[in-house]
Formats: sequence, C-alpha cells, structure tokens
Amino acid sequence: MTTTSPQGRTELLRPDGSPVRVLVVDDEMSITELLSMALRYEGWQIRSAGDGTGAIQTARDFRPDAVVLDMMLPDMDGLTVLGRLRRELPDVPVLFLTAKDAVEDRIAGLTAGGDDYVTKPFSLEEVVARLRGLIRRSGAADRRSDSVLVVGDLTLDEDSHEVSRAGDNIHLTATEFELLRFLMRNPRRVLSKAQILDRVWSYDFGGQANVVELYISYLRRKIDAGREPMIHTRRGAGYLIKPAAS
Amino acid sequence: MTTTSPQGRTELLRPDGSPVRVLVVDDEMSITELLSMALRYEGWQIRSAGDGTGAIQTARDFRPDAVVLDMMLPDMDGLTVLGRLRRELPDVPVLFLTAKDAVEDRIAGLTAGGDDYVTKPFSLEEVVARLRGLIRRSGAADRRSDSVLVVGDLTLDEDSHEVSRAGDNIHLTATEFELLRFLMRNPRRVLSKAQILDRVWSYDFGGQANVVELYISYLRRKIDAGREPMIHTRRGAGYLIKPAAS
DNA sequence: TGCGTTTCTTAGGAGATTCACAGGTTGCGG
DNA sequence: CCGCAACCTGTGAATCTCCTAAGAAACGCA
Repeated sequence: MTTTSPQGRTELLRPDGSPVRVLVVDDEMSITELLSMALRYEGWQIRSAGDGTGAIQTARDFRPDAVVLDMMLPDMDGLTVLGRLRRELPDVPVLFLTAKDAVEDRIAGLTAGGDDYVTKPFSLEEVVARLRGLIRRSGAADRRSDSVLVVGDLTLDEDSHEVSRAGDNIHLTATEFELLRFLMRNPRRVLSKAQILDRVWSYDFGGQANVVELYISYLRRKIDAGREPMIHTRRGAGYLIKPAAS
Repeated sequence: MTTTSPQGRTELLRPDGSPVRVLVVDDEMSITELLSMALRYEGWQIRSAGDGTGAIQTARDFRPDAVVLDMMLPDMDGLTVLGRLRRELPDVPVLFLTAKDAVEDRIAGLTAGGDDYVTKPFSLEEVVARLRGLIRRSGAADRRSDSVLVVGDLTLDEDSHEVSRAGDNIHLTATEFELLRFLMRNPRRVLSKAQILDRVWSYDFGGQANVVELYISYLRRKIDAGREPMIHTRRGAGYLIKPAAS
C-alpha cells in the first residue's frame, strides 16, 4: 500500500497500514545514526544493532520487513549472521553493506536470492532506493506500488533506470540519475544544495559544493534542452522540479 | 492541527491541542534569549539549555517536539549531543545552528534525515520558518497544516517558494520573500520597522533602518502594481498587509 | 593495458541582489 | 499655509550567487 502525504511524498506501507520496519546493523555508530535518520525520514520504523549477536536478538522480536547488514561485524562473520537471520526470518530481504574492495563474487552469489548490496561509502539516495526496491519486491508492501516516478511529461523508472521526456529516451549517468530521482521524489519543493549533497553524494564526499550546480547544469542540458524548463533555480534557496505546464 | 488566534495568526498545535514544545540549546545567553522570545511569540512552549549536558537532561523530561541546537557547545561536541538526543528522542527533528564558515565540513549529513540548519548570524524569520517546516514534516503537528499562506488573492507557498497574486506568478528575491512571509503571517496587524528589521534581517545587521522602506517599496512594485493595494503604511507605526477587498 | 566515460576541480564571467545615499513626496501639527 | 518628520524611490556600486567551459583524475570495461 502507498499513501501520499500532504507534502506529496509517497510512503511505503505494509498491507495492514502499519509502517515498514527496518533493522540496521553496522558497528560504526555514525553509520547507524546516519542510516536511521534517513530511513526514519522515509516514514519507516527503525531499530539498529552494532553486532551480529544484537542483530539476531533484535530481529527475533522486532520482526523487520527488511535488514541493512554490514558484512564486516566485530563479533561474527557476515555469512554467519546472515544464516542465523535467515533461520529467524526466512523471507526477509537483506541489503548488504560492503567495502568497495570486498570480494565481489561472493556478494554476487548472495544477491541471487533477491537480496541486494551497496558499497561503502554509499549515498543515502542509493540505500533508500535499493531498500524500497527490496521491500516492494518482497511483497511486504503492496505490490501495486510501482517504481515509476512521473513529473509532467518526465518519467523515471527506478527499476530499469530509464528516463524519458515526452517519449524521448534520455541517457543519464549514475549521479545524474540519482540527482533527478531525488528531485522527482520531491516535486515542487525547493531543495537546498546542502540537502542535495547530503542525500545524493556519498557521506564521505569532501569536495566543493558546486558539484551540485554542475550536475544541475548537466541535467538541464539533457532534460530541459530546447523544451519548457522543468528544473528551476530559487536563488539563495536551492532548486526544484515541477511540470513544465504550471 | 492549526488554529487561528483572535489576532488572525495561525498557530501550529500538536494533535492533542497542546502547544508545540521546542528546546533551544546555545551557550550564548543572548542567543537563547533572542530565540526563546521569538519562538514564544509563535505560541510555542520553550525551554533552553546552555550546554550539552543540560540539553540531554532537559530533553529527557521536557520531551520537546523540536530542538534548536548550536553545534558549538562548551562541554561536548555537537555530534555527540545529537547522538544522545537521538537516544532520548529518536524522532525529534533538529535545527542546527552553525558558524558561516563551518558549513562545508561539519554539516555533511545533517540534513539527510530531514533535519535542517541555519548559519549564524541568522534572521529570526528564517529560524522560525525552518522550525515550522521541520515540525510540520515530522508529524508532531497535524498533517493538515500546509505550507501555503493566503491573504486575499495573494498566495505564498513556503515549500516551493512561489508567490502569486490573482493567479499571476510573482518572482521575489530571498529578502523580499522573507519580508512578505512575515507580513502574511501577521495579516491585518501593524508591524513596526523595528519589528520587521529584527525579524527579517540577521541579528547582526548594522545597516540603515530604511532598508525596510526600500524593501516594502520593492514588494509594492511587485505585488500591488496596478492593483488594489494590499500593503498599507500606518504613518508613525509601521506597515500591515490585508486583503484588498476590505 | 588502453580507451571511452564519468566525476570533480578550477576559474572566469554574467547577472541578480543587497544596500547606501540622496533628493523628492506626503501627511500632520501648529 | 508652513515646516518638519516620516516615508518613498531612483541610481549606482559592491557583493554574492549561479552557470558553464575546460581539463585533470578516477573509473570501468574490453
């Protein structure tokens, strides 16, 4: 089931109308904090754990609809945690967090069962999107909730990563795609450069804030080129996207 | 829930009808005083603390709906305070106060969870607006409260920063926008130049008092031009806005 | 490894915004 | 009707914000 808040944000809900429950497992407090904040903001109910033992225990009585699991935990191997989790919650989808250089194929094998993973350092947009996808496909939330964002004649498919405006297919790079997704998930709302940076770029990004301007410029070239503009600048405030009509 | 006071001000209330509670944390007494006064004027219940320890304690039994938190506290790091606050009050939104130059490094990730920040020196109007936004989106106040101010045929949307009169879109600069918001939040009420200066300009503004006249003039040109005027001068007292009809 | 793609930094410039200054206008008390 | 105080607004300069070109660095893939 989905519901639309007064602000226009679409929220995932379970079939019985209660909020989706997510368990976050990571030993770095700053990461669990960051993730908890971001996921709570999605309207989900969050519980976190700092090690494998805690994860199993929490899973037992929290009964989450999805788990975010760091593969590098202090007390036990990621695969062990996964196995025990599976014994508690056979069908719960898991989003793995792995270091960039971690063994790719081992993870790849794990995700065959419908799970997914992101590499550290991640962007919150990416984690949230992957998680939404997992929950949607697991059937914990209503199946009808679909993965296509639409603003005016602009369309973005979160599953296929296809973007089109007025029927024309548009190729976007990964970063452009995430930026556009963030904008489109908040149509008609001014988003500050800080918000965009926090959400779309990795949490360890230390660069210049004008990458946002740069990518907005790229997006405009691709989706607004020669058309009625949909991306607007609010000088001193941020950017927003809205249908070209109004 | 929102309710309209006899003066015509719209107040944010919690679902049970009690006033919104805000905790202000800053080590400079002058700042907490300034903020407390301004926020009480909004009809909110305010408690303040001068350091991290006090903040945690106060949060524990005051149970605020939002927190204003200076990132520079004498006894502990801002992020530490945040972490402990979150343990007490997992869902409470936080408005961070930061120095202008600290924005780049320290702010990373702060807005990710729906929190927000303003840089010192701030304008009260900005703090109040951000706080209202946070509270509105957190769901502590009734969701029906929306972000659109209406006075007569004049409309101001705090989310999209759009302003229109009788259907015509009007472009305002950041300062013009804040001034108009302040006027529209206090319709039919005379606001003195001093009040306006205190609210809309940063607390350290050292310029000439006639910037207010200047900006009122700008606003008139944009929203009253060729129409029934809505902005009126009360000689020797201040300015007020009201529907053109009456 | 090598090549095309993507990401990000730097830097210059265009234009918008803010504000001071100053001269003009209006309203009001005497 | 005068004069003063309060208010209005044109002008222009300093500043700030944003846009984008160009190129370096990192990445991904064959």
